[in-house]
Amino acid sequence: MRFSKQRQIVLDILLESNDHLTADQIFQRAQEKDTNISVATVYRNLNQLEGRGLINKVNRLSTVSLYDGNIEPHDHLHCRKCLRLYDIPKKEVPNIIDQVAFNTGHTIEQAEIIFSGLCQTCKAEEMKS
Amino acid sequence: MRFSKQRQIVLDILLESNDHLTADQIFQRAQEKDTNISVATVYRNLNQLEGRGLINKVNRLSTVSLYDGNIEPHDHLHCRKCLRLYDIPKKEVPNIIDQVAFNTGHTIEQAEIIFSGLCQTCKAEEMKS
DNA sequence: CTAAATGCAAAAGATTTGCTGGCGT
DNA sequence: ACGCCAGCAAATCTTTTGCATTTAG
Repeated sequence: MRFSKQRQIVLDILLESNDHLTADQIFQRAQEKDTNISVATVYRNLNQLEGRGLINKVNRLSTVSLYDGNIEPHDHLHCRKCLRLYDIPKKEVPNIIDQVAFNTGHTIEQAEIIFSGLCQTCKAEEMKS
Repeated sequence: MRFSKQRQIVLDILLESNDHLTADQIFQRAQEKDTNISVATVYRNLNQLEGRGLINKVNRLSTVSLYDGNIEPHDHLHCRKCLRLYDIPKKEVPNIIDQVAFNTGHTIEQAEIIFSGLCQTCKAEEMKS
């Protein structure tokens, strides 16, 4: 992986900051350091850096929202092979809210969990080969 | 809440389906049932229905992605008052992966958790008033 | 009857892509 | 020199909004 001046700047901004930044915020900060950088470069670098595990992206599920008629509280499993999203009823998931609230000092009202891995079906197929 | 033909169709589509649907998929299915429905109506109805708790929206954090230089695995707390996103180190969070894998039969490799509630700071302010 | 909902088209916001030229190794 | 990377602008995709008209209760 090549480290251009721009890529380095994007990475530095993220490493220096303790916050979570939007691409646009990163773009603005980068402009202050380098008069000539484009949004496209910022996005391309963010994708590259994330792909190599150098940075983290929150909200990675997809760019579109998904809607669900199931309003019973539940979590999700995102299968990395078939990419399907499965519902996981809350009763299958140990409740960790009190423990985390105690450990962190925040007031926690809800937890929304996205599991990832292989669904039953894809796991079975993987076995065959 | 008024129940127009279009709103009913949008809701029915979600209730009939066991899947998670994108707004566009819902729009397409709705078109098959009602020649005259617009994307705008679909979106407006999805927002209304979600606001009243009749349907569920996944990926609710925001429409933009957030990037984070912290690649140590961690979860997040989204404060409903100041809207800030806090990192929660994994060591504060009980590991539930094995339990959920056992309960569901899926292979689970990772869990990404978004807690919501009140952060320490906002909680303290709430106390004063 | 009247507030709320619709359709349409345009706007807005986020992200990606094509192309051409430049830079890192 | 070669291929990766940048800049720019246009394109794409998702979602929202303004406005005039229709409709549910």
